[in-house]
Amino acid sequence: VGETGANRGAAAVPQAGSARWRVHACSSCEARSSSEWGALCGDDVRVLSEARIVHTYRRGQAIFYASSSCIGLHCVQQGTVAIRKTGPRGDALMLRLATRGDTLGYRTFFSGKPYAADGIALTECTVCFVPRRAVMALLESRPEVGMRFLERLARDLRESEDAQMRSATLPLRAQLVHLLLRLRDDFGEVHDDGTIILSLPMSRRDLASMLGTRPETITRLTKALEADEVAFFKGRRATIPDIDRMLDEVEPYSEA
Amino acid sequence: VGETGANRGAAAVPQAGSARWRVHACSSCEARSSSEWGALCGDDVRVLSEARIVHTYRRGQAIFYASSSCIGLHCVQQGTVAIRKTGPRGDALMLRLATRGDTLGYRTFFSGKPYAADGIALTECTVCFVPRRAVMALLESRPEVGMRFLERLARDLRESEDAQMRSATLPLRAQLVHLLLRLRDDFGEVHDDGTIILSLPMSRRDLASMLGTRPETITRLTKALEADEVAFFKGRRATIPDIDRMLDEVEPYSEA
DNA sequence: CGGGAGCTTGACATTAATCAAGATCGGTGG
DNA sequence: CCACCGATCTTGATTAATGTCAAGCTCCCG
Repeated sequence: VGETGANRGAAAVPQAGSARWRVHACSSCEARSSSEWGALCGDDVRVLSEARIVHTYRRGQAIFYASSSCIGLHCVQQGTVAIRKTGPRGDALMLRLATRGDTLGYRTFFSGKPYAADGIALTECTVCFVPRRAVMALLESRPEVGMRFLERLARDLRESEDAQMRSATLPLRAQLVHLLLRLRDDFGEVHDDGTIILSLPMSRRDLASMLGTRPETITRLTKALEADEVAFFKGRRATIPDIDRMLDEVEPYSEA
Repeated sequence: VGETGANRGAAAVPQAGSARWRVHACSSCEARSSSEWGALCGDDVRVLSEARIVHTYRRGQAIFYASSSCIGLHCVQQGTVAIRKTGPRGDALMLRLATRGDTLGYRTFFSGKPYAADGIALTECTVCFVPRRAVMALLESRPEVGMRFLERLARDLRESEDAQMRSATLPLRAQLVHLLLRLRDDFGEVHDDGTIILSLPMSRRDLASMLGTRPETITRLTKALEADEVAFFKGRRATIPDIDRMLDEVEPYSEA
């Protein structure tokens, strides 16, 4: 897990020379079109492409640290990044995951304050860094980009409030099922017979912290789900034989 | 508490004629300068002033309903508004309060989706409504307004994540103290001898729902705080004899 | 093959939810 | 002004859920 602890407190600013593999231009980046940068066209894409700095991170490396200053945006081109917030007493909460196509750090960027969370690569990652100056220039030349970010932030906020509601009203078991269902989009694989395999990118500890609980509780919940044949767990792999069983778990709490 | 239940499901669109009192123009509105509209000047303020519709709400009236569509922004000029989200099974969470100078509904506005929460007047309120068209026009002529909203959303998101962290790690007692300390800004009054009087704008039920707990628990916590002479409660009035006592309550959970 | 982090398991303690009365408050109408 | 009413709040007994602690296990990694 390596250099996670190194150069603590300073922003991890990727240098141009540190890109380890040649990657394609932004114009041909599939991750871009589905992101906030999808609003760009023609020349603007070239501007973006020339300004960005591609960087590769190994498992466990930090893309940015809490309390360091934010000097641009990151775009995840490949891999999975964990956004973790460390509490006063060392307890870390996993706030969310970022995967291919996600822009990273925009909350901090627009707030003008230092990062409030760490961004750690959970897998090998390819991430493009777009310096502040370039972001501002693009925002000015393409107001739609700003609108996209407004939409994005508004959506995030709604999701955050939904999560708040869930944690206030749902039993942990239902919350876990809900989380697994959400992870399905990014980490699920459907087999021919309909069973779903989830390859979870994170540890039990992270799983627990995403629900604001302890690893022991997660273990107990997974055992309970296995006992009820809702899902089966082996290491970081979850097998869901019947999606309807999962949906039934949360159904009592959705609508009416 | 009147017409709360009336015309459910339709956006509460204030009519121009429904303003009950003549109010000053936006140019002289103190609430504006501290809001996102503070970036406007000269002509733009006039545009805003002519487009907005002033409306007065009585205690308990809805300013907007969840699932109705968002056709503009609201600015609170006077009074307090509760933003409540109702869960699937009737349980309502109070998400936040809006007071003088707060813009209301911007999350929904930028998300392009229907409201996800209700906005209910807790006191008599004066609220200006700015139609979508005017907002968009101002966003276009004054990019800074967009930036201000980006900042605002980014800040909200950070606060929401802080809240998530608190609810995951702090004991309820500390969470309650923290909430009271935050309410101090808008609803506190400092006496000569240093004691602070909080005039809470909401019921115990709302207080409970802000922490994701039950009214009974709030009662027990307030009793415990009284027993420890940290704060005293009578109805919707809280008396804090010594602010340091309050700070001591949360201190063990802040930093190191 | 060894070491260590992460995971599992069980016993136990603690917290907060639930349920059910009773008390109090605030507004209303006599 | 007072009596009444419903809603809200309080209180206590009980139960359920989750946290805590400690020990042993497993799996991954070197």
